[in-house]
Amino acid sequence: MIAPSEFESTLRQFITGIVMALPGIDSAEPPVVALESPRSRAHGDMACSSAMQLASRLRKPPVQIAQQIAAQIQALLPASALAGAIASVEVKPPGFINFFLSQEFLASVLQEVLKRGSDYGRIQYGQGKKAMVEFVSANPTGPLSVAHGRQAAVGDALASILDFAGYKVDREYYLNDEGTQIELLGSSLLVRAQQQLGRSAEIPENGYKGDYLIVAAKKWLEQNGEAIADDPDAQKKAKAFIVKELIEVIRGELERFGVRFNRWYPQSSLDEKEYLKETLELLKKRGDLFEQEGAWWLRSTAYGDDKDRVVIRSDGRLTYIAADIAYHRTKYERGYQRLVNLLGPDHHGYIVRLKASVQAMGFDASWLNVLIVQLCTLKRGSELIPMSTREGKFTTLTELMDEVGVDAARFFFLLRKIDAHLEFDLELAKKHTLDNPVYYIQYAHARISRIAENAAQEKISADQADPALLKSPEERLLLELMRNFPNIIELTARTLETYAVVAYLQELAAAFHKFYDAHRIIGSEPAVAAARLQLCVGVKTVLGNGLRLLGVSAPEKM
RNA sequence: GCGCUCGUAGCUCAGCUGGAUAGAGCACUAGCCUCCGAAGCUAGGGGUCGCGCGUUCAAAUCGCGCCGAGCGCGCCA
Repeated sequence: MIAPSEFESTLRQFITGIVMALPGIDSAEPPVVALESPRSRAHGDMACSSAMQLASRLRKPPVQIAQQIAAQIQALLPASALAGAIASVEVKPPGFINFFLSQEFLASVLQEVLKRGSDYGRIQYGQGKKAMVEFVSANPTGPLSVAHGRQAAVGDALASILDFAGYKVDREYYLNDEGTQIELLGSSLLVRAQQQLGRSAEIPENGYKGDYLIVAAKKWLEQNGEAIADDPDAQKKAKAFIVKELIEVIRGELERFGVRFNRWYPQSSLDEKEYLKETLELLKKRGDLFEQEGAWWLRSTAYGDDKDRVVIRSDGRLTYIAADIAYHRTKYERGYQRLVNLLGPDHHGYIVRLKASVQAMGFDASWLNVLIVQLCTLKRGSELIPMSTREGKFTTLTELMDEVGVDAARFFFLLRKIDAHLEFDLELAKKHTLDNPVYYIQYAHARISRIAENAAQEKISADQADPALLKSPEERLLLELMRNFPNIIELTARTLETYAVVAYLQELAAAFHKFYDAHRIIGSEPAVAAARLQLCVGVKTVLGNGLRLLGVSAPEKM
């Protein structure tokens, strides 16, 4: 019997061979054989639409072509590697060829799930290549917002999924610890400190007005003495203090959210060893950095940007792009072959620029995937909660975690396509009731745990079970869904769209609840009870694996 | 003005590289626990897939043009 993981590619090759041998097919233009999972199970477990695609080339009705192909499949199947895996083949108008998997093959899927356990679904797609997901990377100018939370949830899940798909993954946080915003932050703290000492001082325009700076100012004065406010280097010292302070705040928030980075990469370290300067020299040498009107520009228009971008200002100071270019050079030089960046929606113009700079340095820009994570709107019932970062009035990730918990927060952030606006309903996320989608999946997992407990008391063992007994539509559907899990991982690794995993888990949970309602484990005849228990254990394994990848807990009871 | 994202059921959204009667949850209606967790299951109503043209055997899906929503367009980051 063919291994479940080999099945689809083998079937595709098998059909391709048959199609190529059809009279009238030009081997110089090999047709691509399309396999799909039919929407309705009545159409089989797999379907092929090649006959319709070939209809105009062969000038024959699609059904006739499908029958021709199906006849060849029937003839060659017994001697092929797929023998035994496919139970039957049918042709249906307008020209589909539908395949029904055999009971034995589906049973072998369950064996595979149980054998591999927490590794079921792990695939070799990434071939061990180094991959990096850079995400959050928020300026350390305050607590993380809800928007950062969404990036954290998505980035962490993507990293886990890429790891599962066979990449060697690092999670990295690019730490913006210098530049205009950080200077502003430092002076804002200094002002707060002055105010603490009863002096009149005003937060600079565009400065940071959040209350957390008042708290930090008190701490700064307490730790260093009041004299530090009059130190000639007060501004510098204030800046260093607050950056360090806020990084720890952010690190703690992410830790609580269940996100750990392998590396925090400080922008300031790019200055060391003249790396930044050297990078700019490299660009000059390659001809994509040119001087005009006293400033140095990146010739990004050569790579599809609508205008060139200033890298070195006419006064000699560097723009943020300079540091970003150097930083991305390190990513390539550190040997990463798949780079994923998550950015907020205000950065989308930046994607072209970044890709241009990477190409200008001679790297392969296709290795770089920049994803825009859209904002999310919070609402409480029907009431929208407005958000504004600069004014210091915004809902923080911490407040969100306090209110709805980590599991619900992470799950809700993954619930939508990442480039679509997300409406986060706090009331819904808090509800421990049936309309909350988090609990639907977790409930299935917990329910199986209880069943397994009860079954053990009844002395039902899954060890010697015969999965061939799992013949009902509900049982078959569960087996077929389990078979598909590795495909979902591959799809997600390719498209970087986490929604597929969420949707898959919802589907698997739904299929389980239906099965549970239709069939009993305890109380059935012993052989059937054992087989069904084994099926339950398999479903629990896959649910657990999926939830783990999303960073959501899989509770034994709830 | 240019660019990006989006427009599918009353609401929130799926629909993967075009495919067989357009799906799910919520809300609404009616059922299912002397029985492994009812945080569950079953059934029902509800849609000109923003509009138009084009490509195709086949378009919610691809292309073009409108209409509408959101965001971005600094020698800021």
